[in-house]
Amino acid sequence: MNDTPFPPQRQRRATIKEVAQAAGVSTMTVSRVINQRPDVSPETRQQVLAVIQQLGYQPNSLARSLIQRRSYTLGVVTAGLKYIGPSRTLNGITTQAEELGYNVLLDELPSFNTDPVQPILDTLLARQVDGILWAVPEIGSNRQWIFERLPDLPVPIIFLTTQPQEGLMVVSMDNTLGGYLASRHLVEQGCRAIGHVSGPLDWWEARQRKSGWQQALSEAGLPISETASVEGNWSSASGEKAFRQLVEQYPLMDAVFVANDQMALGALQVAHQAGIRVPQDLAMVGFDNLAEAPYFWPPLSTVQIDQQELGSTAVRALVQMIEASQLQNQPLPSQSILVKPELIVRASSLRTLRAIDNQ
Amino acid sequence: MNDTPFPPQRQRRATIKEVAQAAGVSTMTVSRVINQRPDVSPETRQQVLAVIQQLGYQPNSLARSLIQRRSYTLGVVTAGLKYIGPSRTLNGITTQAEELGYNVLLDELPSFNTDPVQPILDTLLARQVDGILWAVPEIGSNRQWIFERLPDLPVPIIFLTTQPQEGLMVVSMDNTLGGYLASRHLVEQGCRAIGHVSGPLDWWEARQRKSGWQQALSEAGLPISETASVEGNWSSASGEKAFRQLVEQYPLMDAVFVANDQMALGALQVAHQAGIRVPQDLAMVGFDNLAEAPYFWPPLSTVQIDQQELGSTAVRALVQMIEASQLQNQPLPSQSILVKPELIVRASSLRTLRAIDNQ
DNA sequence: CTGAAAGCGCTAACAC
DNA sequence: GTGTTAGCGCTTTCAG
Repeated sequence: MNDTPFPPQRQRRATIKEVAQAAGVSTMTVSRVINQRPDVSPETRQQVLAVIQQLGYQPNSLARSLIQRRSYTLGVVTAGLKYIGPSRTLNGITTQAEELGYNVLLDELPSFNTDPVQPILDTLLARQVDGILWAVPEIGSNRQWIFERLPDLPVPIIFLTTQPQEGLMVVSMDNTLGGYLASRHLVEQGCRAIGHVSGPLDWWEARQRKSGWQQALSEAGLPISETASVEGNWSSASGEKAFRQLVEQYPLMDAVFVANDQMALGALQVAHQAGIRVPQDLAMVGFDNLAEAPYFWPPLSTVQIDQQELGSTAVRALVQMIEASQLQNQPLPSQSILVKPELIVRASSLRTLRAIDNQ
Repeated sequence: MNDTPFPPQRQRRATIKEVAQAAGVSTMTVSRVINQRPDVSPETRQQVLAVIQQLGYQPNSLARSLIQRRSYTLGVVTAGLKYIGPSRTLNGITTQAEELGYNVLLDELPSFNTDPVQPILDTLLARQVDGILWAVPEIGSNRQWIFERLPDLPVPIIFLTTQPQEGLMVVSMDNTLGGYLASRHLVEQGCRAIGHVSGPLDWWEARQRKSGWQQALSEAGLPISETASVEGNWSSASGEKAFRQLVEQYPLMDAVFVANDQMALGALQVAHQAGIRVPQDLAMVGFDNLAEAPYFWPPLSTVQIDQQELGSTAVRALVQMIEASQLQNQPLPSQSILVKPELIVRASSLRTLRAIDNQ
């Protein structure tokens, strides 16, 4: 027991009524002042502002939202925040939302595959969010609910990392392009037997990346054998296991496109242990451009995806939809946005033995 | 232009009044039903529930919070979500909040050092959050505002990653212990010249980790020279640079405690290039236990900190404070919680050449 | 330029 | 069990 009471005596929040009384005006006048309306005389305004200052008055957003039917709040649904990808996206979301004057009500699903989503949507809607940002990757059938629920949603909703489709507003990374860029680069390095460690194929993104790999091989006239790819689950452990299997079942392999950097790290470790020199014996390209990738050994070539940009783009689009729908105008047509990835070349894929780029 | 209008015609949200009319009862009865009060006849309840179902009625939380003076919302302030640490903590926060029936209003500071914080607090308070969770690490003077603002905060607040102090509710990791465990382990491995790559020393956590290192050396009777430590900024690039400098200014060094795994990764790369064998020539321990750490080369010994646990502990404590203060009871005394870290030993610090632990 | 009245959607407090 | 009245804190509408 200590004698300092904690928490300290709570201050009651002042109301607009109290401000009005203290300033000797009506609540309407105070309201005009806090809303920066022009139709208040300078003296009255000063007077009111002084009282507000003195009382530490802060308008109650709840009451405001209630009457204005506008909460300036975005409902953001995410999953897997313990991984760096989703959190980088969230970073872009919060930053952009803040800039546009919106608050973020965050909901993290317990798993990527959470079902049903009904209660989550309901909670968000009950809180009167102005729009919803669904930032959970498309996996298996976790988009099934959309066509059931979408028609009667009272607010705009936008989907991240989703197969673009009619009637849906989607912002996604062009994963196919990413897989293609990585694999074409390997072709250009003179590799002719290019394997693939894919992500879990119930993930839409994993399928896209794999299809980019297939495209690049086809284009180069290289055969795509069944044994040239193995499925992982994004983790380094799975990358280790998958790569080990790949080496075994595809002994001719002289390059590999690994669907994310974490799995590539696992693969690199197998290579070390097995005495496979990277890139001399085997060239490797990853995906994601983790902050750590330049410091892998050797530094890892990879595909850069700007997840923050993805998040902020989605927020901008959502806010546009919200504002359009508030104006009673014809709402925006559905329109998908595909963000382009970029190839980053480092030592792990350079067959021509040049000085290793450490940065 | 396509002819499917998007978004589809918005459904107006039904109100309690409409439900009441449709069910032929008063709004009060509907209110009783949705609040699961016992004093409604079974028939009436059924009747009302049917109408609710049919109309897809969802009570408006804003209106509810307004009258109940309770929003069941936690204001969470964070920073640096693009880094894995803060997002793992956030993961723990959202999960625990959900479980306890609270929503999360998220605010990410543009930088760790953002100042002033006044507007952020005001926004949260305007939205009538029931409590605030300040999940920004203590850096430089970014806690200065506390004693100015704390006394008149109308809701409980809890601080993460903060120097425990009288009058403040704090949940932190025991960083000193972590640094101590790492360094003592190196001593036990027979190392006698143990260097340190610290984090930026304006971070409280960095100072704590360094002081743990000092403690372990003192305890072992080893001298702590000025040249035995260099400051980094948490990034791999800074780790590379700092370690390079350390090797130069402290040539006798046979072990190093690096204040996080990312910097350790940079240091490992320098070691590779310089032909310093880890752990034979130099033992290394990191801090954080990144998911990637077991796949570094060699696998990195490190200090595990459970950041999710940190977040969920803070939420539990905050909700307790909220509930205590609602009961008009004597509020809880300030009381700090220190979460313990754990040493994880892998190949990078094992001088006795055993089989390398790849898992 | 300022204020009075009404009401956003809901529930506390009381009646019956 | 159920309804009535009042009001949470604010803004809309309209009057002056």
